[in-house]
Amino acid sequence: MDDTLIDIGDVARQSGLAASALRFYERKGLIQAEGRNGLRRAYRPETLERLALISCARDAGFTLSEIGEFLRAGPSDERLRARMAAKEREVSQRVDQLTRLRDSLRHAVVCTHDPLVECPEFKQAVRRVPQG
Amino acid sequence: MDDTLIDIGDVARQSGLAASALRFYERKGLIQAEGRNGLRRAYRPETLERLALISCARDAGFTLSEIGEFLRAGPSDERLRARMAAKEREVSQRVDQLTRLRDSLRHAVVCTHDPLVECPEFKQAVRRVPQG
DNA sequence: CTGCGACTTGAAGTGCGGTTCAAGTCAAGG
DNA sequence: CCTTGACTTGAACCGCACTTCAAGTCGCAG
Repeated sequence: MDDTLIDIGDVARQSGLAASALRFYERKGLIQAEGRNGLRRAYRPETLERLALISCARDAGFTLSEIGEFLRAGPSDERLRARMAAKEREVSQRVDQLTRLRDSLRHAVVCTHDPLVECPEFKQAVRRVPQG
Repeated sequence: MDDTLIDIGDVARQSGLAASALRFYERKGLIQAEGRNGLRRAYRPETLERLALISCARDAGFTLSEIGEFLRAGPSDERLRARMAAKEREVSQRVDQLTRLRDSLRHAVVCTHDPLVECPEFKQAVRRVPQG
């Protein structure tokens, strides 16, 4: 019917996700197939973009159900806007912490302390984030 | 015997980790109790520092067994040094990606697109990281 | 029409990082 | 001495994010 649709196998290959993961995401309501080719799911090309977003968010520490909420949200959902603001602060903290960890790792590679973990410079990473 | 040792309950409270998590870490070889007070585990104060390091690394995406390896490593372990270098690159990429995601979230909070995920500015976050 | 191979389904299994449970043990206080 | 309460143990269970499995179905090539 619509030859611009992409077969699940191709979506899997292009997105780097397993077909089983795509079906799993469908059950969770994160994506949906536009049609079928026989039994085979066929997806709109935009789905690839959506999957990239999903992967990105999941890597960032969002759960799949959080991602689902975000995907379904319109601009008028104030509760969700607030949660995104909260998530932004969370991600900011994470960036700070990971930056310190990166610096510590960078040092660890050339450090001569024994054991490594006792190196005061390495310990910079561990400085507590003031958490509420 | 040594009244500078800290009871597991206090370590749990001070570290923010559950006592069950401490026992779990012990089974995994990440920490060990210095002694016992009856049956109760008693830890050296430095253990709190170690736990902070463990939490930090785990939050950063290290698995507990990776963390165990790092904790046991001396300065002469070249294989480990290489893995740390690799991890440093990994963490760097993550910092970049999270920074983009943070910016997107920051924008999302004030964005008027419907649905939010279609906003081109929001999509900045999704730019693919060149992965090997 | 017959294979073949890539898909389909629901259900069960996996690995991680713990938590929870039941039954038992200990130290201190009354 | 007896209770109380925080610990002890191993084993079972949990949620998440998938993967794997068995059995079945489809489209296409020969």
